Amino acid sequence: MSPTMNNKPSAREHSKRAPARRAAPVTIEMVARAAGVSLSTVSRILNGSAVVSEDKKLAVDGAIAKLGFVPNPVARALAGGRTLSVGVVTQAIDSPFYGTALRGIEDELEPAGYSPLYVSGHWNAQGEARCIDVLRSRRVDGIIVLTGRLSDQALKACARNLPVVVTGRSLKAPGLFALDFDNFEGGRLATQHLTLLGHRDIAFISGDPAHPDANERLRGYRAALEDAGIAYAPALVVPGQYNEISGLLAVDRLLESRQRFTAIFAANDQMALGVALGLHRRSLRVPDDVSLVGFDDLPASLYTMPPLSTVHQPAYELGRLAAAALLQMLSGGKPIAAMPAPRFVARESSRRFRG
Amino acid sequence: MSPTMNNKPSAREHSKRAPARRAAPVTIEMVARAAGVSLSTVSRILNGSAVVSEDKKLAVDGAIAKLGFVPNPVARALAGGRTLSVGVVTQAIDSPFYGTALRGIEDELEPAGYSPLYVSGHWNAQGEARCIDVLRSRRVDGIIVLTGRLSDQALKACARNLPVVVTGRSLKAPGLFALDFDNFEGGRLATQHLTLLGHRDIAFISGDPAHPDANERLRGYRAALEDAGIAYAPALVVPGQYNEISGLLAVDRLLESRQRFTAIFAANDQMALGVALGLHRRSLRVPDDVSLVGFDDLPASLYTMPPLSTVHQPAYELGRLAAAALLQMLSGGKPIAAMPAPRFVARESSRRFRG
DNA sequence: TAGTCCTATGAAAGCGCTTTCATAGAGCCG
DNA sequence: CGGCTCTATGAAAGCGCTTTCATAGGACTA
Repeated sequence: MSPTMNNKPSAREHSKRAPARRAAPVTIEMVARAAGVSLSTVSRILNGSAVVSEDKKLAVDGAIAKLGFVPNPVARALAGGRTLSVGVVTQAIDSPFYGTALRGIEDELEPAGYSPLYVSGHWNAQGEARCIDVLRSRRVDGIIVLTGRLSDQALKACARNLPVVVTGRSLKAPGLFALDFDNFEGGRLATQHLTLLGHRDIAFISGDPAHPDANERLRGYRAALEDAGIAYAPALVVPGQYNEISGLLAVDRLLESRQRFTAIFAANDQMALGVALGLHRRSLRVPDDVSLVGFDDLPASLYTMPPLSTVHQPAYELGRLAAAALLQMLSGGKPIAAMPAPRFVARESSRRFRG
Repeated sequence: MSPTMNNKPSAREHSKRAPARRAAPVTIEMVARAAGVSLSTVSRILNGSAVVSEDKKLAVDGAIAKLGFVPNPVARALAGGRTLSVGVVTQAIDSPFYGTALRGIEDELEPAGYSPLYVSGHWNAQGEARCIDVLRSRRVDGIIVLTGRLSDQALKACARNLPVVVTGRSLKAPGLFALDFDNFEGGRLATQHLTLLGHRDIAFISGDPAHPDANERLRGYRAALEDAGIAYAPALVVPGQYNEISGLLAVDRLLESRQRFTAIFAANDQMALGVALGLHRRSLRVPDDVSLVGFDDLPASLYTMPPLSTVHQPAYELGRLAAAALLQMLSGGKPIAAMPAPRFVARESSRRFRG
């Protein structure tokens, strides 16, 4: 029997739920008495931490069911040192990209009896450091950091105390597992898509350079240009901040610079949205006048106008993999997961260049 | 001094953080010894639960700072019966609407030293019931239910044990506070906007009828029609499910029914997105051929093409208010918050009808 | 100044569980 | 069949904190 199987109270709690009783102070001691065994025996059965004779086990299981006993996780945590909860440091809980990842984490953790505790770093290292403090003070069993700004240094330090899974960077350290998406390849694919369509003047709206992702995507862009024999033009690269408004602003800058371009690669879908609006404001049509590609493949990108060509990033999978990896570390194993390779999804926002 | 002010460990923890020490088993006992007082005195100072002489207080504060002591919430919860965490039942953590509300909750809870514990009900009453079980087993101090499908009955039962704040319905019960948005008025405003623009054939894509919201919005639609002296045409009302794809499908149905319409009111923005795409597929332009309005005012609705006219629903405020109300109940008060009135935001997806 | 009533403080008893540690029996060997 | 090692079980000691409960003094009153 899996060691976590006993941590799922729901079934039992449901069974004896009819009379909507007031609070449920059923303790392990009451179970022990009802079953005619000692407290320790009940605990052992609960945790499968030692061999117990079949008849006692039966008696205890019966008592548990009859009383509707649910172990108190708080007491468990205090005595056992494990809280069965994992901390998740995210940047903004309402971000379309991270939200999906959180759902993946949740779905993976739930069957194992673990609960996620989300805290938002608000895009700055200081906020994240505070998050980690909160999580540690709450005694989480492990931490997942979704693409943070914390220094590698700080993460490694944290991993000395607690298993840590971090996404969005590759890093090796004891107690630390990194799950990285190939942003370089993603950037390359997106750009290549445009060059194959015959575009040669391709603007790039980059993400926040404080993000390692952003730089990788830029590198991919440059690599694809080089492959196509196109000279890199710094004037075609405009910085953005990974949000809609910065995409809009970037288009304005681009247009004002009088640089010629027939396609735009925005380093994420949110900025691509802003770009689309910015072009619309200037009466430029996507894809007729300008081809547009994004990065992330947000759920909403299927429904933009026109539907956005973009690099699919498996946010949900990312969450699941991160959680699964942490779970493995928690049970003493070495995680081996790896992210799937980037994949480009061509939709209607890009089309062949008609000189 | 507020009783919660002591629950914010960050400042102290940071101060003594340099050597990245391994785990931090600083207990209240060590503090007591260092300050030359008893354990109980330290606890009293920590909680402000009794008068303590000034000099001892100073000594203890000093010791706390020097040792970098952070109270262990797990032990606190076990001994004190309060976990300083509140459960939040949401439908889907990655929903654009609820995500924003969650951020509001988080922002309100954090300064009070409380942490949210999110669980997703996945749009069904059974899932939500399980969520509540999980939360109760985790011993949360209170629960916020964001627009659930749980029966009023079940909620009231839950409120007998734990303070509960529920949004999206009005309901009175001891230990229960409901925070309702005026969906009727919102629906009315959106429709009225269209009638004032001269539209008389206005289709309505309704939300999931299992949602009380959905029915209220429909009622608002009908009321506005009546005000404008327009007969209600059932054939112009098409059911949706509050997601993008159902909006797209609804447009198809509408078009196939050969019913004449010059404007569409979608009961939420996500469906409006689908509607926009559906119209585009049939080569109908928004707003030139069809005016479109939504409901919710998602952050992304500012960047749809064209920017969507919609009923602003203060999701962030909703979260904050719900959390604030719960906090008030937790400290023994009676919450008095109320949602702001609906407000229509006219953008570019709707325009005057040109017969 | 003796007697009374507070007030600040400390000792100790939990909170509900996990985990040694010790111990009766059971099973084995020579 | 005595002495040995195991095995299942129970007793008890925590985990780190809150909260009675009891008690020295100190501030009063008479």
